[in-house]
Amino acid sequence: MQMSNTVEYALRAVVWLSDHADQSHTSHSIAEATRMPSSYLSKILKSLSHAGIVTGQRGVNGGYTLNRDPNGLSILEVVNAVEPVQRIRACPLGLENHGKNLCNLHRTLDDVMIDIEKAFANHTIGQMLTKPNRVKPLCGVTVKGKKALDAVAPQSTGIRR
Amino acid sequence: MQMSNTVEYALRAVVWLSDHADQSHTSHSIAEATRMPSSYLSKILKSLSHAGIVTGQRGVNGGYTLNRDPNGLSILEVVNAVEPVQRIRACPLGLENHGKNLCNLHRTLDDVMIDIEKAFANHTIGQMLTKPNRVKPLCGVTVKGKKALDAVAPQSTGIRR
DNA sequence: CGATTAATAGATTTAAATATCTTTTATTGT
DNA sequence: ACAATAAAAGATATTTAAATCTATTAATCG
Repeated sequence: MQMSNTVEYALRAVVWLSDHADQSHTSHSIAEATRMPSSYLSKILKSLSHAGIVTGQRGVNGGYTLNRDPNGLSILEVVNAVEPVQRIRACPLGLENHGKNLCNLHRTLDDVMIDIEKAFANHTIGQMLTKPNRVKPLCGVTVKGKKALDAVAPQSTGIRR
Repeated sequence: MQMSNTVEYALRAVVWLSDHADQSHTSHSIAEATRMPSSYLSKILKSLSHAGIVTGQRGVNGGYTLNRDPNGLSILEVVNAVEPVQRIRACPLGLENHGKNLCNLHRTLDDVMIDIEKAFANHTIGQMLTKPNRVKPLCGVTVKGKKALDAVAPQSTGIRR
């Protein structure tokens, strides 16, 4: 059980956009800054755009900008935009013999899913942004030497295994 | 974000074994009873066996039996046996510039993983077993007409949103 | 307008998870 | 001892998710 790549990428992008909200950023520049596959990111940004979390502007000087107040934007919303939390609403075995009531097992598993939803809902993007006395999100990452942040260890994006 | 197939299967198998603990069951019979691919189940049972949750006995009259008290066996233990909950312990970007401290984003995501662990840990297999006034787990499922189950107490705790 | 930029859409490829199959080893009953 | 049973181990195949690529549309600037 692990956080999917897609969710990780989506959150990195949203956090980056939130922390650099002064201007719009192309999917390519976001990908470079946050060290993730550019073309996959553009797919993710599409989903985020559909969900109204970011807005994409085409053409020269275009790019993506955050379309929400980070303080009112929960992680859950980002997760649901790219990979919705699946509640268990009907018996996976397809047994119909007790109508809409789930059996103990699946009722319990759905309760776990509710807890997972809550866990995601409990945090906002705003809480993760750069603040004094906190470790900066995605810190060390720079776009084309714009900001010379702390000497980055070159690295393998290697999330997953 | 959804419960993986593997986890679902593992839990079905453990619940079934707990609810039919009077004898051992072959992986094939468990698969038939709980409606899942038999050969994949045998792989899952191997993992559960390694984790000490079930014990496998070879040969005639062999099969699998539960090796634990269902009331002391959490869902988390079953999940961890087949697909461990992955905590985030180092920066996925591989940035080393702030040592072992995760940035706000990954610190938060790890907090979510901790909550997910807790959600799984909060339930035991025992709680899901057949009991009066509760919907029987995997009910309706029969092995070769051995038991004509169902006629289950319809409940409807009316909860859930 | 025409050239350039960059998002949007969706087809294709690659990699990982899921599922199946084959072989080997342990156990039991006759 | 031998035949039958069933787990254990692991190789192979299939399916799904992850990642990449190609084309199209919208916007901006000279």
